[in-house]
Amino acid sequence: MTTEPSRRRRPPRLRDVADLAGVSMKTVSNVVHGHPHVRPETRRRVQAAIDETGYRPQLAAQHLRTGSSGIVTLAVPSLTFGYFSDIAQHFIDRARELDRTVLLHTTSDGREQELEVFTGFKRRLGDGVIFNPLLIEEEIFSRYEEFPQPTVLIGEHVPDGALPRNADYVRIDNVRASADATSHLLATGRRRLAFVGALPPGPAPHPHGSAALRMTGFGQALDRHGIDPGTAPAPEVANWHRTDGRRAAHLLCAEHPEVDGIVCGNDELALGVLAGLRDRGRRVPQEVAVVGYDDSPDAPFAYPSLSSISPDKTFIARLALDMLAERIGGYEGPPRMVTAPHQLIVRDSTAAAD
Amino acid sequence: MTTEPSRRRRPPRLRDVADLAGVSMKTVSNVVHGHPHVRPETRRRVQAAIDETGYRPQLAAQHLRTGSSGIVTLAVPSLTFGYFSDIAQHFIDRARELDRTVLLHTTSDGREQELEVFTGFKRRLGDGVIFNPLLIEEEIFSRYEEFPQPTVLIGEHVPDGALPRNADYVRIDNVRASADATSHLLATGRRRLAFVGALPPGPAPHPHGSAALRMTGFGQALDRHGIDPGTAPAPEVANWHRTDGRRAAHLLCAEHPEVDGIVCGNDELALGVLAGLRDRGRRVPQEVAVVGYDDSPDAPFAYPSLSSISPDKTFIARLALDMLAERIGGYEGPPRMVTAPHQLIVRDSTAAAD
DNA sequence: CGGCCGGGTTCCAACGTTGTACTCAACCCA
DNA sequence: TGGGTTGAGTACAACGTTGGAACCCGGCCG
Repeated sequence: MTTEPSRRRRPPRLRDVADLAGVSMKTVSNVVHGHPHVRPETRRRVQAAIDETGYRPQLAAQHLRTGSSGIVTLAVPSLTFGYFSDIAQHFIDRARELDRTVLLHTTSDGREQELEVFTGFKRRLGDGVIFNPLLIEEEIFSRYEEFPQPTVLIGEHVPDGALPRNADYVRIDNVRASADATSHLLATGRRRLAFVGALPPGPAPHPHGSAALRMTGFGQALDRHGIDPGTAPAPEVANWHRTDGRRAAHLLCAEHPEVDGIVCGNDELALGVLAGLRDRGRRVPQEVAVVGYDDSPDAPFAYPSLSSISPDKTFIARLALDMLAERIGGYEGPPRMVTAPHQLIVRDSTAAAD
Repeated sequence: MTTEPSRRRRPPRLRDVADLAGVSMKTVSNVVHGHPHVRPETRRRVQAAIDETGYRPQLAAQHLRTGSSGIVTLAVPSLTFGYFSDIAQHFIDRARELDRTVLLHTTSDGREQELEVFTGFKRRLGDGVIFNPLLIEEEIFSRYEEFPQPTVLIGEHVPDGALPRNADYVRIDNVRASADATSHLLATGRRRLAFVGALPPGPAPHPHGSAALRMTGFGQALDRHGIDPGTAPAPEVANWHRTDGRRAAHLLCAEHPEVDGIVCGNDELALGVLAGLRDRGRRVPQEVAVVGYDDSPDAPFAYPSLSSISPDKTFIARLALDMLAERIGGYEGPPRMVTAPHQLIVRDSTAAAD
């Protein structure tokens, strides 16, 4: 509103506004916060002074005084995965509705970064945290019965022990979802299935805990149809990016040309697989069907459009943030565990072979 | 490191650590900050006390005392665009290297949100801001000669007036880049070009200021080749998402079947256009060539792989953040304006027609 | 007409941290 | 031996805000 840029070096404080309006600091504070017991006339005068000085409260001081900042930390592995950037946007939107601000971190660099997020960093900041522990889940469950800050975990296991008293858990049933995807391929008549997404075993667990679970689901579904999971090819991939999928597809074409259906660990891999099959002249879905996981925004625009497991991102973001907000707001009840719904979106890549 | 969860309601303060170690608060502070003049023995004792209590400094207090928080605000239109989530990740990475934290905002909801980011929100927070004003650029340039906080703008115009004294500008030469893309199509022999990305005129300017500029570049290139830009079809799109591109492609096929090259406002549109052409049985690149803009991570995996203008995101993120860090660190020099480099990545979608 | 009530406001302290000024001891060279 | 320097540590105030106690004043009831 002010047209004249402040010439002062330091931004205006409550004090400055108070002096200008001829009232006490507290009265200004009351006006700022819409406290009811202020005479209209006073309110008007104070508001004018606020406008004139361009005053805005300083969060640091409020935070120090009141003990809460309105900031929530969100940590995802990496925004370069469409799934995570998508879900991050959902979180940001919901946070705005709740009048909170999102501090975004990415943890793809591993254990250290996860621990950092979990413990609240070198510095204490933000009122709580939402994140998906990929590497440190075991560790933190066994170590704490109360987490260092209000926490909502997004995870894939049913945790073994009890949840810490100040945490909630949004669970995504990877095993079941992946089995659904696999059953779908079986239902369309494919029998020689492969799984793309297995990770090389290593001393350090890999940043994609989902890999094992999704593969388990794949195996379970085969089992249920009387197929020995041990016979299904599952080429190892170094990571879960498109390139890895493409490479895996090339490999499958060379070593297992009989494969007629591919279940992928995520959509990125699946898109890479589609490209790889194209490179080798294999037709999808006529010769090979492909199903992904995440329902990333690319899926409907792939060629052919990609069938995929679609976790309900809006649900996840909304629920996680709401539960965290309740914790921050003082909710002291028992830890909650909710399983997020998912559905299989069928598109062209798994149409019945003709 | 501590195995026993803190039972105290309030987190440990400097004071608690100091008492436990039998030194003054300031000495603890010195240890925390690696101040040199502390006896090794004392340092050890203090460190032990820190470990035992699980102390972490509280950012709010540090911020209040020192006037800086180590947080920078980054605002992008929306993470659902691959380009922006990609660039956001670059920012986050660079910020970590500089030991800063990113507060992420999205401004796709328009003017209000942009103003909010620009002025520093309802609350003053963060040491500075990086963002791309789409709607309010004019407004803020005419209004301020000094911005309310250290600011780095990412933009597309050469601003008319002088830059405010405490801002820097990273410029992306949309006109030139778009002309490059267009010239490329012309060089491969296409003559009946169309532009997909024009926005409906409206009283309120639209969230994609780039639209006009990229279209201008398109026109300039045509002009240089002796083609009247007025004759080139440019169907309007409601937004810059894939769906809009698909719809535009359908329209072009129906009304301008002679078109043999399409320049798109961004990759999302281009991917939609590829899908739309596929829907109508038009072959790319044999019958129609398509070029995008942004070099989103999808481009190389599209079918056919998509040629695209690739702005140097690493350069942009690094430079913008470094300049902001300098400003925050006290740099008082004149405003700087840097043009970010771009290149055209040629892939299958613009291979010469055979 | 005095005491009470409560709306409107002021005053004060405290949140946790760090910069400045200060103290005290040990050490060094003239 | 003494003045000055350096190293190690302490005490205190201040950053901007808000909750609570205290205060003032006009109106109402007894």
